[in-house]
Parts: sequence; C-alpha cells; structure tokens
Amino acid sequence: MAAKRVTMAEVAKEAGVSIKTVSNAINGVGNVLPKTQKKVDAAVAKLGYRIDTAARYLKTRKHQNIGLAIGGFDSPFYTQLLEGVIEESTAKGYTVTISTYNQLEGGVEELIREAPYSNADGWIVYASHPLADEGKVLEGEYPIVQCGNYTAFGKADLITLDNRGSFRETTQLLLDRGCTRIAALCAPEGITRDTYHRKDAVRGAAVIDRLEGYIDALRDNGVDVDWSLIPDGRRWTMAGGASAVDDLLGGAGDGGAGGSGDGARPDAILCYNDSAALGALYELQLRGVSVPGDVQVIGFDNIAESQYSSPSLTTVDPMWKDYARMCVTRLIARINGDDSPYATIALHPRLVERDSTKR
Amino acid sequence: MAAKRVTMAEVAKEAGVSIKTVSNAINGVGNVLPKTQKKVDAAVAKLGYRIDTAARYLKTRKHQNIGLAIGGFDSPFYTQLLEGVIEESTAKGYTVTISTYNQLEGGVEELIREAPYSNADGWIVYASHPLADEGKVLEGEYPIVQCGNYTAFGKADLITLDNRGSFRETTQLLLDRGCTRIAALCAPEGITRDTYHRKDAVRGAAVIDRLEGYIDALRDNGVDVDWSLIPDGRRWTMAGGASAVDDLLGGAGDGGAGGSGDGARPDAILCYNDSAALGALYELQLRGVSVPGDVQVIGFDNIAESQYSSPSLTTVDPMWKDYARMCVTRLIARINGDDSPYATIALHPRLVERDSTKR
DNA sequence: TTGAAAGCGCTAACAA
DNA sequence: TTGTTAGCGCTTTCAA
Repeated sequence: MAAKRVTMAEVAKEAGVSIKTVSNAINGVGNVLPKTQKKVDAAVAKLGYRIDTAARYLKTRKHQNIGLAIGGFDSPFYTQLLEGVIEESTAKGYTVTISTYNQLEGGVEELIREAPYSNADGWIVYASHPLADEGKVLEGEYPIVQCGNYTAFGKADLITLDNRGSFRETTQLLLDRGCTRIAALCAPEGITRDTYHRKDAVRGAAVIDRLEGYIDALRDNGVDVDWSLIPDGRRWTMAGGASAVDDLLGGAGDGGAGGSGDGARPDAILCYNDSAALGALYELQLRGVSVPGDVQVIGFDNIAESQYSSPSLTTVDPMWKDYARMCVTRLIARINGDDSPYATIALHPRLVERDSTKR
Repeated sequence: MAAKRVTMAEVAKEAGVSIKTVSNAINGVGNVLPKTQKKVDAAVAKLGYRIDTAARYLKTRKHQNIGLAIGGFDSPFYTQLLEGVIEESTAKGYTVTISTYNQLEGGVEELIREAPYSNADGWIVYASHPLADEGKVLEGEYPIVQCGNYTAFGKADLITLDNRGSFRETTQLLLDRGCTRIAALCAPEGITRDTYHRKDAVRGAAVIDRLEGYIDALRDNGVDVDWSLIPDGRRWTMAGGASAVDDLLGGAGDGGAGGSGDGARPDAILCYNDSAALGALYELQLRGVSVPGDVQVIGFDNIAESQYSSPSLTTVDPMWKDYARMCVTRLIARINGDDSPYATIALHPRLVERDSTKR
C-alpha cells in the first residue's frame, strides 16, 4: 500500500552529498555542478527514487493537480472536455481530479465552496446554469476557471463558445449559396414568434444564442424570420430532430405534436446539434427527400457518428480540445500567480463541410 | 492559492485542549469525553477548520484517493464507468484521479508501473487488451483492480462482464419465442465458418465471447449454425449495422463488401451493440421490413438513444453502475489490507425489453 | 482520557 | 556550490 519507500536522505547518502543538493538537483534549482548532478542522477536511478509529492506540498503548498468539475455525464461534450483537460494537464505536469456536482445538495456552488479544501491547486468548473448570487461563491483567492455557456459575472475567467457568431456565419453561408428557406431546429420550449421577446426568461443560454445568431444573419440579409421554420420545444435527440422535420414537412409525427407546415418546404435545415441533425436526415430520407439535393442539413458538435451517416453530415466542430486546452492554460496561469483582470474568452468553432451540404 | 490556513494547533488552542485530543475527536479515535468532543466541534466550526489530507498522508500513508485508468474516451462505456466510479468513491469518502494511457509510450503497463508513485491509494485499470508478459506488471504490493474483457492472469482482482452467458440467454429467449433464423451482428474481422476454430488468434475478447454465447444457445437447442447469418468484420457503428443488414437481405451495400444472403431472411437480429442495432433498424425500415413484425432486433449496451429509436430498442443493459461500484468496493477493500485470493467477478447484464421484440 | 514530543519527506533560510 | 537546520500539519508512541 505505502509505496514511496526510498527517501531523499537515502539518495543523498548513496550519492555522498547532502539532502539539499539532492533537492536542488532534482528540481533543477540553484547551481549544481555537472558532476554532482550526475552523482545524484545515478543514485536516483539506482535506488528508483521518486519524489513524494504530498510531502513536497507541505512546503510548497502546490499539489500539481487540477480539478475538473462537471454536473454529470449527460452530454457527450463532457467527455471531450475531460479528455482535452487530461491531455493538456498531463503534458504540463499536472494530474487531474474529477468531481461531479449533480448529486450534491448544494450543486456547483457547494463544490466551488469546498474546492479550496481539495487536493487540487485550482478547479475548472463547467457550469450548466448561471451561478447563484451573481457568482458570489467565486470571490476569494482560490483559482477557478469557469467554462460553459453562462456568465461568470466577471468574477472568474470564463471560457465559452461563440455560439451566436457561429450560427450567424453558418446561416450566412447557406444564404450565400442561395438558400431562401432555412429552418432552424429547434427553439427552446415556448419560444415562438409571439414569445421571442421574452427569451430572457429562458435558461438555456446556448440555445438562445444560437437562435439569435441565425436571426442576426437573416436580418443582416433583409430576410424576414419565418417562425413556421423554427419548431420549438423538441429534445435535441434523433427523435426530436425527426419529429421536427415531420412538422416542417406537414406529415403525421412519430411522437411530436401536430405541426404547421404552412409554407413551402425548407431548402436547408440548421440544427442545434448533430443528434437532431441525424434524426432529421433519417426522417427526410424516409420521406424520399434528397439531401443535399432538395434540402441541405447542418449539425453542430461534430460527434463521431456524424461522419458515418449517409450522406455524411456537415457540422460545426466546437473544437473541444482547444477549449479544454484554454481552460487548463488559464487555470495554471492563475495558480502560478497571474493576477491580471478576469477575462471572457469565446472560442470560435469551425465548420466541417461534408456531403449533407452542396459544394 | 494556499487554501488551508487553520491548523489543528489553532483549533486546540481555541478549544483549550491538546492537539492530540483534537486529532482524536476529529477522527473518532480513542475515547474522547462528550464535553471535550463538543468543545472541539465548536472550535472547528468557529474557525472553519478542515483537515489537511496531504499532511495527514505523511503519517498514515493514505491519500483517500483512488485512480481510474482508461485508454481514452473512444467508447461511451468509459463515461458510464467513470460516472459510477465517481459516485461510489465519493460516497465512500474517496476522491478520484483519472488518467488515460493511450498516449503513453508504454501503454497501460507503463501507467500501472507508475501507479505506486501517484497520489492514489490504488488504481482501477480498464484494460483494452491483455496485459503484456502475462500481467507481470501487476505483481507487487500496490492495490490494482483490473476491469474489462481480458484476463488478469490471476494476478489481480478482475471485474468483468458475463458476455458469453448473456448472449446465450438472449439467444435462448429468441429461440423460445419461435425464432428460427437468428442473425448475429457482427463477428470480428476474418471470423467465418472456416476460421472460427482459429478464434483464439483474435484479440477482441468480448466479441468472441458474445459470439460463443450465441453459438452455445443454438447448439443447446440442436440448431445448426448458419454462417450466412453471421456477417464479419463490420465496425460496431450505425453504418456497420446498416451495411450488415444490407448484406443479410442481399442488396447493394453502402460501404461493406458484397454479402451472401443465400438463405431466407432472418427473423431476428442479435447485435453486439446498440449503435449497430440502430443502424440495422434504420436499414430494415428503409427496406420496408417491419420491426418487430418481420424481424426482431436486440442490441447491447442500453445507450440513451436506444429508448428513443422507433421502434424503441430492446437491449441488454450491462449495468455499468453496478460494475463500477464493484470495482470501487473491491479496490477499497484491498487498500484496507484485504489479502484474500484474487478473484474474477463476472457481472451478469440485464435484458431491457422494448418494442423491437415481440411480447 | 489527555498531554508532550518525535518524526513522516520535503523545501528553504541561513551558513559555510 | 553545498551543508545544516528548522519547520510544513498531522499522527502516534509514551507518559501522566
């Protein structure tokens, strides 16, 4: 169980130098003569010495470990964030502790409050909703980097995605290619022509941002928003996407409510995620609608399945690895004393063009 | 950055007792008079004291942290394992360190070799292939619990899934319901009627085990194995499942090699995972084959999408939470000195019946 | 039942 | 450039 047996003292004895010299040699601190370094290195190798990080912490107050907090694992995105965080942290000499807050009574806030007592030098916190009390819990000297689609109230660095800009660009691309009836799947529950002005009441910020980007582009181009092309309240799943298409094309749904379908058929469908897009693809083909011939389809997320669908799905890659890398870089800077003003960093996703859109 | 400011000494002073007493009171060790306990509790609350686990480790050699090692995040299964491990560990007062070994030059073995020098009291290692050197790296006194579909060579506890038994039972169920032509999707690359006897050369143990369970059941019932019902070498993806169905029904494939389709159409399709099953479902319906009317379909994994497909997918739930719980329980026992003989624990999955099979 | 003091493995002043 | 020494915050003998 106990694993660290060889101590610095033993290495020092073996090398015939003092403990301090061993410490210096190992940490590359101060000036150590090449021969001394060699003697130490040899002793370390011979004895199989490994530094005891917990003992080192007692003096340095640094664990060389960073924490990642997420709600749970309900979105495939978490996995990618985690993967990126592990890679980047490992590369920078940090280990990773992971914790979920969905089952905690106090939620994220409780986790953040407990963070200083963990064995992590700082935490990356993915917030799945705005923090309570205007992010009061972020105040303090403990390094926290927040990420996700909600504000950090200027009380911590925030890594986020440019959802709005991304959807605006994607919509613009379709417009540039001559599409005139671009559908957007799907608006949050209850968001329709009549309720759009009350959108602030909706908590799913990413959805709203994406919808706004879509609307921005239409308006930029003098195109009126046709709300019959924006079905609301579907889940972002294959079934949700399929049911929305069902609505748009005016057929009997397989689970969704009856739809409108008052206008002509859309010539493009912009989806809030890939699952919905795959469901849309499925439903379109079931009805004999050609993709991309009759309708072009674009997803968001670039999940693995999207490149194997038929036709393969054009989608927006959020570049989670870069996202994760940014979180880690920012956090480590803070851990090392960076006290520059907190910043919001909105990463811009990249379009991955495949067969579901025309060339 | 440094977070732990209040020390035991301060608590002792505040409570008017000695450090030893505070230690005893906090850890529930020895006999502490109720009044003394109260005084200490009050001081702890007043000062906001939190024990410094790193300092405690110096004496106890226990980090109260367990490590989880996986290759990467290429399978949704990893996420579920991780989630279960976090829940169970947290419940037992352990934090979780996570590490991936796919990018390590030395692979799992390297990670296991380094494990004793980490800040974890033991590691749960998911092996995605048999360990080199007959698991030699497992020898030593450091607690490791292996999990996954490969042997631990009797050198560590192994948590695994009863893949063979599960497929046998599922096949039996279909037989009991009168199915006579049950297809199995998909055999590993190169495993056919002619090469089956050489199956030991194949490294994907889970696949072979599942295939054998299927064959077991057929033989138990005196049914000959019809290899035209066992397409080989597909990826376990939607596309792979679709292409296999394409083969079985004798059409032009969308990526797979040309198939046989020499016999009558299958009346049931048993899939090695849900993704393939969903692809099969898709392809069957595209061809106007009714599910479950003409063909019953069963998946494996119980991924989220499977309950939203149409028809909803009958599948086998590996019960990852229980699996994870078992890993943690076993590891903590070992950490606490359990030195009973190493055991292999094969968990039995549970059938989740939905609409893709008849009632 | 509680206290005093030593020491876990390491780093960092301070000396030499 | 290297050695000596004093702790970091905790647990744990050994006494009281």
